[in-house]
Amino acid sequence: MQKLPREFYDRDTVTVAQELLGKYLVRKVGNLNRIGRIIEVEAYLGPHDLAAHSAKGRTKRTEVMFGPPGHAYVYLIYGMYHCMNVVTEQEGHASAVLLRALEPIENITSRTQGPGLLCQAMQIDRQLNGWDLLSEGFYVAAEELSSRGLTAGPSVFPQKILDPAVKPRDDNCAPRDDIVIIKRPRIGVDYAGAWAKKLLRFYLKDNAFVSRR
DNA sequence: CTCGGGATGCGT
DNA sequence: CGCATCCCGAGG
Repeated sequence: MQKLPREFYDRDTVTVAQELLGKYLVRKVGNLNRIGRIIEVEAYLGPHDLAAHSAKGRTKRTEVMFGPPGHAYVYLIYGMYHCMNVVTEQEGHASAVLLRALEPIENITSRTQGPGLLCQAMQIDRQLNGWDLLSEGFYVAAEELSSRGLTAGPSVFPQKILDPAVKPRDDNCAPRDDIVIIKRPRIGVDYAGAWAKKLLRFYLKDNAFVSRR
C-alpha cells in the first residue's frame, strides 16, 4: 500500500482533486483496514473561492485549511454529519479537496455515496481534524494492496486522464490511462455566486457510487 | 449573548 | 419539500 507523499498534496488543487480519483482512502478501525476507492471529489480553491470555508478568513474552524498540505480538514455539518477534506498547496493557501464518495473495497459495511455517509462508513469525525495523512492508520494510498493478498481490482488496470492539461508524472503519483473524469458544478454552494457555477466537482464516469442529486 | 444558515441525507 | 441537530461566524 503506497502512501501518497507530501508532494502529491503540495500542488495545484484542481490537479490534486483529479488525481485523487482512483486512489484509496485507508482508515484503520480496531485491527481492520477499511479501504475505499475515491471516485468523487470537489476542489475548494482558497480564500478567493466564495464557496470555500476559508473565504471567511482564518478562524478556529478553518485553521487546518490554512496549514500545510497533506492534512485532513474534518468538520461537522447540519449538526449530524461530518465532511472530510485533504488540505492542498503550500501552507497559507487555504485550499482543499472534499471527498464526496468512495467505492467500497474492504471492510466497509455501510453506504459511501456522499460526503456525510463516507465519513460515517469510515468512522471519520472531528477527532481527526488536522490529522497528518502521512502517518499510520488514516491516509490515502496510490494502489490497492489487499491485506488478504488478493489480486488487484479493475482500479489498477491501466488508466488515463483524458485532459491534456493534466500531464503525466514520473513518480508513483502518475495519472493512469483510461480514467474518464466528468466535471460538474459543486453541490450545495448556490450561495457562492459565480463560484457556484465553476466546474470543480469531479467524478469517475459511469461509476455506480457517485452521489445523487 | 442571540440568531441565521449550513460543502447533508432521509422520508414524504 | 420539510426536517433533524448543533456548530459556526456575524453582529449587538
